[in-house]
Amino acid sequence: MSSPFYITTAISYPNGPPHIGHAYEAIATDAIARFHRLSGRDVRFQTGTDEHGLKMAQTAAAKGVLPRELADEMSNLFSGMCEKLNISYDRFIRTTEAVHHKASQAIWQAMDANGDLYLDKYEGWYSIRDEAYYDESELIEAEGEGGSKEKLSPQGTPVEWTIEESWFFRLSKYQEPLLKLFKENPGFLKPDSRRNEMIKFLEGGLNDLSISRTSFDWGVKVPGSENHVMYVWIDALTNYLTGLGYPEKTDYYPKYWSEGGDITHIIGKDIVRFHSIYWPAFLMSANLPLPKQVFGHGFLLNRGQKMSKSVGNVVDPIALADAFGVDQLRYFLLSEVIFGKDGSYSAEMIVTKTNADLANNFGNLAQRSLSMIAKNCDGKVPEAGMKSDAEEQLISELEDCFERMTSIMESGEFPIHAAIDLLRERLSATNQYFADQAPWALRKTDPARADTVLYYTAESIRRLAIMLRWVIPESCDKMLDLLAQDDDKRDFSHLNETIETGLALPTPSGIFPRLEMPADLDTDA
RNA sequence: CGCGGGAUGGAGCAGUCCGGUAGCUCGUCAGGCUCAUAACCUGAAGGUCGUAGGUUCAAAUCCUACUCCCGCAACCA
Repeated sequence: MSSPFYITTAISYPNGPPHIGHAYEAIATDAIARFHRLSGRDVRFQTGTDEHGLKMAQTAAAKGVLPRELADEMSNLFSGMCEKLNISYDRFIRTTEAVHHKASQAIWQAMDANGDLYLDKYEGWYSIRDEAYYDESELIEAEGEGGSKEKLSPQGTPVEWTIEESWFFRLSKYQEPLLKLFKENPGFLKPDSRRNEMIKFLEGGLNDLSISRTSFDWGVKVPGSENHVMYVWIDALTNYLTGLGYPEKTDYYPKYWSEGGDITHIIGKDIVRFHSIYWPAFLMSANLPLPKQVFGHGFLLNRGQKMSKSVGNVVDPIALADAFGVDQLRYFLLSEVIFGKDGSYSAEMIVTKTNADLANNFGNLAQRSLSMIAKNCDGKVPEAGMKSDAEEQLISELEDCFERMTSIMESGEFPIHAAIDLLRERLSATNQYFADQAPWALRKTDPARADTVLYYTAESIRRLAIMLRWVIPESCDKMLDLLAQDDDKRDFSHLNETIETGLALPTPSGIFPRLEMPADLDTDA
């Protein structure tokens, strides 16, 4: 519980600008990181870009720029997206950093020292035009000239049997240790559907892995084999160590990794194999501790359809944030999409969901109650009289909500959407309380009682804003500003304190404007 | 027999692991309130939970078969 918590996103491959999927992963990971920080835990959060590999080199060549120039340009877009979306990372790593080359070479040497690397020949069907190897089963037969049969790549380009020198990793040696890892730690890979897939894959047997290339040079050089660059996944996965200072024994590396920090990797479902099989095998080989958990989230579908450049439905997350608001986008993605499953989004869905929950439910609750305080209580938090059953229930259910939210979020499943549902229920219940008590009517018959209702409504809003702060940080901070709460009183440890009578509040203003469905911004745009 | 996901009121989704009055949001209709961001509160209509069998006192939930949809099978989160 109190051990240091290290959480990472996958590093993004920046051969193009960020899309909504990158934003989703960053937002979800950020929310989890913020949740644990608010709980008082020592958290380190890392994200970044994975800049080596053939595709980067090809994309750069196609644009007529150096790979490094492309990497600089694109990486800036990714870090810019993080700033825009309030992603509270502690470290934005780039694999082109010198320290990262050093770390990758260090883990390589550690694996080599363990006898797990060897030089051999890599043979396969190679397409010069695609610069890629294909498995026999992927090839398609075609009629060549004169009716002769010839093999083509899935892209229809010619292939030839090619032999290339390559370093190999003895992945096969780790089949049993990995199976043991999966069997003994059901929480190692979540959700369970992914875990089952990987166990099945492991049981099918593992081949040694080709981990170097000589056909291009945009990568980390293999120590002692300068004409080889490392296979991008060796390089990419090592980023998680680099960002902590590995192989140096800095403050970060021991605390968050080598001395028992809780290490959590949040990744997309497409790269589960690399993180849950290759990565632990590399770490075992290098005699390093393993992550505690890998979580493979789902993909976002545009109106139920997969995004793709050819369909033209790829959406720029910055444009969405500009159109609807950063917190609106965060709230929508985190509450609507079940973490671990695929989810769907569209502009209409964002508008209806955020209007209903943020503008109508939360925003309006604050506006109607705080404006009464402004008008009737001289802008100061009124005095609370005796609690009636209604207030007892209101507050105890908020306390219960916090217990339940904490309990499910620490279960290892990260049911973010369910946690938000608990909060949404409380928002509705508070609106219901306010309507039932009708302080605007009490004002005329029993002013002290009206004050009590306003007091407990303000107190409820304070708690709700703190409890929602990991989801929509900026808006909750504005809400807490309206309640004149000090910056250092906004984490979970302050939930059970109560708002101070007589506290002067600023003039209330709307925090969640109602959104209109913009005519010009469709998600197909 | 390549792998996987899905099929629940008009729409989008929970619930399915550990069987027992089918829940949420949006939308619709009626009423209330007037403090508030045309918002808030109350109530109602609307589903034989893809199909066909089976197990059971009881199945959306377990088993079997089938139909349909969608992904994946490239380093695309």
